[in-house]
Parts: sequence; C-alpha cells; structure tokens
Amino acid sequence: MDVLLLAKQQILRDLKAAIGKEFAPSMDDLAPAPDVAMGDLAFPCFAVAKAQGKPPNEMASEIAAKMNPKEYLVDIRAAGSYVNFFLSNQTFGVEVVNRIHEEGENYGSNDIGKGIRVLVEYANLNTHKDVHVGHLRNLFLGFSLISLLKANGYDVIPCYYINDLGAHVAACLWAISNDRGTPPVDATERMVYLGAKYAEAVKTSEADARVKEVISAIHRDLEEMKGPLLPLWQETRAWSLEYLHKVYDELGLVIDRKYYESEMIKPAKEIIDEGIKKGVVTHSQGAWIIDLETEKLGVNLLVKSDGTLLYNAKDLALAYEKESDVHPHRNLIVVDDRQALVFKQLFASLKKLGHEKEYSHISYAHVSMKEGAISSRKGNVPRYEDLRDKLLEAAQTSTRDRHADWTDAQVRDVAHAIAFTAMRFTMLDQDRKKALTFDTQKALSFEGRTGPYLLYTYARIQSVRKRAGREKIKPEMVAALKDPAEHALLMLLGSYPDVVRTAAAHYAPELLTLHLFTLCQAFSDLYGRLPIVQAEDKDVRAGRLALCAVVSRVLENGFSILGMKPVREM
RNA sequence: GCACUCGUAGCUCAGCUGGAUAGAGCAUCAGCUUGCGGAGCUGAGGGUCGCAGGUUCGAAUCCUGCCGAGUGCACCA
Repeated sequence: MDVLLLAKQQILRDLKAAIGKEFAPSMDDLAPAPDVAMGDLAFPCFAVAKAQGKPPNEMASEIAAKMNPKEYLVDIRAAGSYVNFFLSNQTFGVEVVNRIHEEGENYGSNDIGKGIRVLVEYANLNTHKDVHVGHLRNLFLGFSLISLLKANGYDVIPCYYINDLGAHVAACLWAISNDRGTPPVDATERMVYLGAKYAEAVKTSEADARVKEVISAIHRDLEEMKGPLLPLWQETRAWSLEYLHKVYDELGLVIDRKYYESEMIKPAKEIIDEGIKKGVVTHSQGAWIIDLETEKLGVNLLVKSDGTLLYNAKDLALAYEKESDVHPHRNLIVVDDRQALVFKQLFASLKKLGHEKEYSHISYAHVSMKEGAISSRKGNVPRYEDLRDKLLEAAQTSTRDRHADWTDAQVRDVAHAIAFTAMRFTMLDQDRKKALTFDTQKALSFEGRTGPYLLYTYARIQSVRKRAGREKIKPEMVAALKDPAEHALLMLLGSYPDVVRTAAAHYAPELLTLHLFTLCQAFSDLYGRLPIVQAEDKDVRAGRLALCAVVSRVLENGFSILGMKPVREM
C-alpha cells in the first residue's frame, strides 16, 4: 500500500471532520507545498471560504485551529489562505522506509492493470536501411513504456513490425543489381552499403521516369514472391535482420512477437477484396482507397495505380493479425508524429471495416542533432553505431583516467554502462511531443542532468554503505532524523509509487527520469552537508544508513524501468 | 489553404488534470576538498511564461483570436 496515499486520505478525513459535511474531499484538493519549510502538503481554502462566505485566510486559520496533528502528521499550520500539513518522520517516514525495505524490487509497483492485456508495437525499423540516432527515441520510449505498464500490473506484450518489403526495398535491390562491385561482408558495412544503394536509387529514379518503372516492376514481383531479384531480397533481408537483432540485443529490448510486412500482403489483399464487397474500399483515379472525407481525414490510399500495396493497406492486415494472435484489450503503437494522420486514417478505416478495438498512437517528435538536421537523403546521417562508439570512447577515457589501477575488462564494463545510460537518459528525459535536440557534446560531458550523474550518485551511495560495513538496516531509525534534507528525501521516496503510476497513465517516462534526478539531487545535498558513516549520534547514523539503503533501492527500481544498468563503482 | 504538434532564463528543458515568490541543467561570475568518491556541493546574476482578449477568488496551465516554428495533407515509408 502506498503510504503517501494513506497519509493524504487521513488528511482529507481530518479536513472533513474540521470543515463539516458540505466538504466533499478529493485527492485533487491537496497540493504540494511550494517549499519544504512551509510544509509537505497544502489545502487551499478558497472554495470552502467562498461556500461559507468568509475570507480565505480566516477560513484557513479556523480550519487549522480545529485540527490536531496526529498519526502521519506532526504539525498543521495556516499560512495565508492555505492550511499546510507537515508529515512526520516518526510515522510517515518510518513507514515509507519500511515499505521499501520489505517490498524491495517491487516497491513502486501496483496492480492497477491486472487482467488488462496491452499490445505494444514499437521498434518498427526497416530492413535495407541503417539504424540512426532518431530511431533510438522510439526504441527507448517503447522499452520504458513496456516496463512502466508492467510495473502497473498490465499484461504487456511487446511486438515489432518490420518493413522488409516496400518500395524502399525494391529501389535498394535495383541499385544493387546494377552494381558490379562485391558487396561487403561485415555486418555494419553491409548496412552502410544498403543505405548508400537506396540513396543512389532514389536519386536516379527521381531524375529518370524509366528507372521508376523498373523499380515498380521489381516491387510487383516481390509482392508475388517471384522474379530474378527474389534471392537477392532474401539475402539482403537476412543481412538486415541479423543486424537489427544485434542492435535490439545490445539495447536489451524485449520483443515477444514479430511481424513482417512481407507477411501482410496476402491478408491485406483479402481485406481489400472484402472491403470492396462491403463498398468501403472504392476505386479512384486508378487506385483503391477508403474515402474518409466525411471524417475530415482525406482518403486512405491502399493500392497504388501500379497495383502494388501501400503501407496503409498492410497496416490494416497487421491490425487483424495482432487481434487474432493476442486478443489485446488495448493496442499501443509507438511511431513518430509525422504519421499522426496515417494512424487516424488507419483507425477510422478499421472502424469502417467493422473492426472496433482500442488503439492509441503513441507519437513522439523527431530527433535532430545540434550539429545539423537528420536526413536520410544526405550523407551526414548520424548512425547509431557511430554515436555509440563516440560515447563508449569518451566513457572509457574518463574511466581510465579515474582508475589507473583497473583492468581493461573493468574499464570496458563500466564505460559501457555509462555510455548507454547517457544515451537512454538523454532520449527519455523530455516530453515526447517536443522535438529533441541531441547534443553530442552535452551527452559526452556527463555533467549535470544526465544519466551518468544518476549513476555517480548511486555509486557514491554504494561506497558509503561499503564503508559502513555489514550492518543490519534499521528503518525505524529514520525517526531520529531532523534535517530538512532528510525529510525531503523521505517525501521523494514516498511519492515514487505515485510517479510510477502517473508516468504509465500519461505514457510519460520523463516523469520518472525527473523524479530520479530530483532524488539524486536531494541525496547529494544531504551527502555534501551531513556526515553519514561518521555521524556522532548512533541513531542518526543508523537512520542515514537506512536512507542510503532505500534511496539505493528506489534508484535501482527506477533504473530497471528505464533500462539503465547501475554500477557499484565508476 | 486545411489539419496536428510546439512557443517558458543566453542555450537545452521541467512546471502532472488552474493554486502561494515560475524551477533545473548548461554557460557566466564568486566560493567549498588534511573529512563518506569534486562526474559533486553552495551562492550570484539572468524571465513582460510568443502577443491580445476571455473564464475564475486565482491562469505558464483552461477557452478564443492572432503571430512564429515544425510536421502532415493520393500513389514514399
């Protein structure tokens, strides 16, 4: 049970007793106080004052005078038009620390989503294309949403949908088939090669309509699984999938089900045929469409006039496949916001076809590099691997500088954790609807509000605990703590379950990164000013060590949701 | 032109469904180490919350209009 929630319930009960029956308590009535010195939770008296025809500040004094601090509360004070409540370290603090100590890795989890199956589609990369930094936002966002939903008790099934057969593949194969050179063997070089060939094909076909015709014919052949380039498709597809899986593994992504666009062609055609019979799919300008003008969504173009299927058509099939495979209560699709209209069209089209299920497009804005825009048509695309290697190198250098005595393996492991944490944190620590500017210099600096800062704080805590020796943790000793920094820490620890809840409800992992950062700042404040192992008072020392243990635990739990791996030393 | 998203400090961003003096990181300046890890901590300067109305006891937050930026709008994915 969430201790903060219990405390809020108590305050609302007490408020009702003090105000009277006309007051209908709601969790929204309690706001956080602006400053720890003013209290922990605040009740604004404006509404009640108005109802009783009294000035709000008088109302606040009156209510405060009627209330007595007990149970979770240590003090109640009127301040202006607010009644401020101070939570007690003796009761609230001890209980929070006890809960964390007892629940361990489950602290922060709840079962709100029990029995609700959610299918999360993400990591929809393409074959025959390289992975670049923009994709990372999708991968990390998807991963953290999956673990957030799991932490809230949902039955989560992650899947990906890979486009292994589309116009881009046909174009790429055309360029390769014209290439007299020998394709590279190295996995990375192969991806760069495929990307270059694709860019070449786009350039040529834009200038020459005949080339466009040839590529279109290749596409038609592939859809029917025939033609001279089929073996090349199979081979290059295998290169790509091998590479993509290497990336997914490296990033620790979880994927339970795998869908491929090449498998959607047949079912898509069947759905279209059925749609034609129903009169939902109609012929227009040589193409097959679903008219969504009445929904103000334009037209959903399914089949091009050259007879090949568009991505929109195959998405219809995917929806049917996912439904029959998994029977989810809710579908989340993590795709960037440029496809917002496409998804609105998809959902409206499904509805017209009689497929009414719950779908949400979890959109996010694009990633740009501070150094310049990302464009797949240009050669300056920041490749995922290039960024990763740059980060790894920087992390190795700084780790080596700090630990001349470490083995190469030690340095490598820690540098790996630091580099990947830096990447993940940067990609997640922002509202997903806002365009993200990835600043390599900033990411490499590892200072301030960054993943490495959180890791560093965690490592310092481990160091303190190691120094303290193997002492039994005594949660009840936090009752002895008097400093505002210690109290602030208890509040942050107590509100962690609420953050896990809210972050999942809003599909907003940045609420979690923010909370963890704030927790680290609060700990650093305490660490800088107050002795822990060397505290003179035995109880205070035990209380602070208990705090170290539970802060450490909450950081681990948060890291785990975000996919960040803490290190004990760095 | 229409639609969606965004406009908060020099820069990058918080500010959850309206609540007290709008916060953090970076950058700038000034400090802190014979102390548990300085990838840290403390302090200072820096804001007409794009603009104008409206709703409300109360608006960065909700509504309307305008301005600006990004993205999308039939054969790319």
